[in-house]
Amino acid sequence: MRPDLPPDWLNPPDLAAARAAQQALAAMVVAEDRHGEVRCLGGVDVSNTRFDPENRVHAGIVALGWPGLERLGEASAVQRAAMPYIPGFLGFREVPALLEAWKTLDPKPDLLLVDGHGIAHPRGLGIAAHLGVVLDVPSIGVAKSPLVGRPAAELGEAPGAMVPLEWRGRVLGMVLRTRARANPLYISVGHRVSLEGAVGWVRRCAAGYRLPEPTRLAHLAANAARRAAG
DNA sequence: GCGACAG
DNA sequence: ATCTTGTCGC
Repeated sequence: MRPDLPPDWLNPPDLAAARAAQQALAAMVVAEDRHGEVRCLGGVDVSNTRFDPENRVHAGIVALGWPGLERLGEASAVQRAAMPYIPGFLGFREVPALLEAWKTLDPKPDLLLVDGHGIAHPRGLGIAAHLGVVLDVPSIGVAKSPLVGRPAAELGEAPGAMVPLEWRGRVLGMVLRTRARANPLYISVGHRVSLEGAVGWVRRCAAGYRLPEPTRLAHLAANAARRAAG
């Protein structure tokens, strides 16, 4: 993880500062495949308890071997959310807890699949890009619904069908159907990976479910951690 | 001003 | 995100 992170990158005092932090972080995103050999893939997700007065965030990260996708490790952490859920500012709510989980995770993944958008975000810094840049670890955004942008064309019904996600004349990601009769996934660059590379990883992590294995297991891990904590 | 809006 | 079992459809 990067040393000496500016406080505003994780806990900005207000939305104006949060916005400025996102713009600074977005400028650091590397949308190219700059990563070494991948032997370990990570899945990242967060679980919340509704009506929780404490506003706790339960982070879950799983480490899977590649190409076997066998479970190598898992880590979780709990933290009080510094801010409520506000579309466009998800990172500030979930990244702190994820960093805590990351510290105890072993082995450390070479590439992370994160539940949420990468650069398919109004300021180019969805949670996957946010986490990737802060850790300086390659990451991919795997969202279940759109935040900004629209499919460039009608998406095919067959698994594997995909179409660019466009916003303001830009291709921010790819809409990918991973399973028949299931809503598509929105894939985008997180950090140190290209869009083509990102889509390739997601497709290769398919295990018959709508979500790729890393993210699917991370979701289960985050939920399990929340239940265990009460 | 109005509507949209990841998890 | 979360509350929740069975049930309908491919």
